[in-house]
Amino acid sequence: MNSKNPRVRFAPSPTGELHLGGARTALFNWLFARHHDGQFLLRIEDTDQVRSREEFTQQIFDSLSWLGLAWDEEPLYQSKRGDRYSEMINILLATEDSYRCFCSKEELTRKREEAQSESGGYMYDGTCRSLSEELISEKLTSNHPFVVRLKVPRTILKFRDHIYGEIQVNTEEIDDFIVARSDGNPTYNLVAVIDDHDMGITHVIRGEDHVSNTPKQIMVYEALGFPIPEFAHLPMIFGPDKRRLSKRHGATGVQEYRDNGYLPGALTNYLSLLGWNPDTEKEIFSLHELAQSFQINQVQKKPAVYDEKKLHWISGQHIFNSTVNDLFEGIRKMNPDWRGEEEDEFLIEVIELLKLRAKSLTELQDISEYFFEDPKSYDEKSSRKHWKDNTVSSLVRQYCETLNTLGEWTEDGVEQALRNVAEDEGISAGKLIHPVRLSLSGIPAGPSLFAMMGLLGRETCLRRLELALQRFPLQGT
RNA sequence: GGCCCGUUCGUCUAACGGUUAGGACGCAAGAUUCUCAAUCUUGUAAUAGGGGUUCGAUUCCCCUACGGGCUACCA
Repeated sequence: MNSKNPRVRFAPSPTGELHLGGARTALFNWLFARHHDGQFLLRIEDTDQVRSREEFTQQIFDSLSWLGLAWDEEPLYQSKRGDRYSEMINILLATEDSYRCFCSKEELTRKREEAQSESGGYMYDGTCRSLSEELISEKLTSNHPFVVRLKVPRTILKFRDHIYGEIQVNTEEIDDFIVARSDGNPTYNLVAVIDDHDMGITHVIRGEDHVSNTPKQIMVYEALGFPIPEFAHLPMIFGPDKRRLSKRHGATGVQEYRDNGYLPGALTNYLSLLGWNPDTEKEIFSLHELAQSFQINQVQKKPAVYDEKKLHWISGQHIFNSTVNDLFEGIRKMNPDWRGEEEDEFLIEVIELLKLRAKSLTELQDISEYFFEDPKSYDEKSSRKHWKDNTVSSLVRQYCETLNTLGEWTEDGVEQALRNVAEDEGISAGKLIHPVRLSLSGIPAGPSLFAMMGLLGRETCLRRLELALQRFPLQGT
């Protein structure tokens, strides 16, 4: 598609934190804007007085910023636009594209229930569609409450969706829906249109749950004489149970991912693959690369199931591709006090040794503990396997002695020393490597033993070996 | 109930109407290695069902089934 400088928007309601579905919608809008050199705008749909909370607005901003989805211009707040909406409602009334409906809520509810028990379906019957002038002014002077309904024209309405293709609806299936409530406030299908128009939105990219709203909104555009934007509806994101992703499915808030140590680039990478086909076998993309290759018509029609395992894998790839400095900064951003007593240089070397083994910033922190603290316990299985008896102890003791006499403490030096001991004793190096590793880290996993030792330094290594010697073998002599 | 949309390995996804239906995650096995991880190799596993159209359907059409969305004085 060769849209020139499109303007798109993300329009969340601040009734909760930014969740994965919203983040994906925001991301695709952002990618579309960036790809076509357009603008990505924000609109806060805060007209739901009951559920909207200001703190959520801030959280949404924070989440978007964290994801790297910067927006253009100042966000638009619907709560500040009441006058504009009233103006448009009056125009709609004046042009007779809409009308006042004096039917009471109770009356309508009754009719709906009746209809539903009989045929199952209900649409407003148009009772007030053509009331006489006299009746209307009579109701108005007596302050009879009313809503405003759009006069839905009878026609076959078609629109083109960039993802779903052509969609056709018979508007006879749509009743004269309400555009203004009895308190004068406009409803969603009206404000969305007014705002999108006023914001100069050229492409409305939103969730698939809005497909059925689209014909209604198109009728509003027409009634208002506004040009109709283009539409693209994104398929839903499901949980593993094939139901719309929600809190039930565990972590769904963007902030939870941040707090769990995922890199923003990993999340956007994963989210982009949820419903979009990059048209290459490549799977790991930076946000910038995504923007370059994003094509809205390569978006899938069917809903995608969220798969945490794949996200985790992608996260690991991003960690691996990150520079140690970025990872260090990332950890400090999460956790400003992280190992504050250590030299930055040392921390960075620790990260260097571990980044291949971690899938998130949190894991990176978790598996680095032994670089800073002597082991509090030793992996039991490994202890039994690699330090069965006193012969191991004597080997380790011998290694300690060699280390004591070692000149300069280097990775190569400690390795050579170990291999010499092993050779002298006629055993494989592994026989000694395992117990030494256990002594130093307490666990049977980790980077190259000698790299570890090089970084830990002579003093720490010898202290830990001594500690282990006092403790092992666990039983017998 | 009505309207709209969808359906390829467990999951994310490829395949001008002609492929041994491909890749990725996961899982399993092997290689490698001082362990773990990473990496590499191999394996596992899919066109929802039924009708058409066609020399030939994953691909086009219809029906059924299943799933989802909407059907508010929510957004």
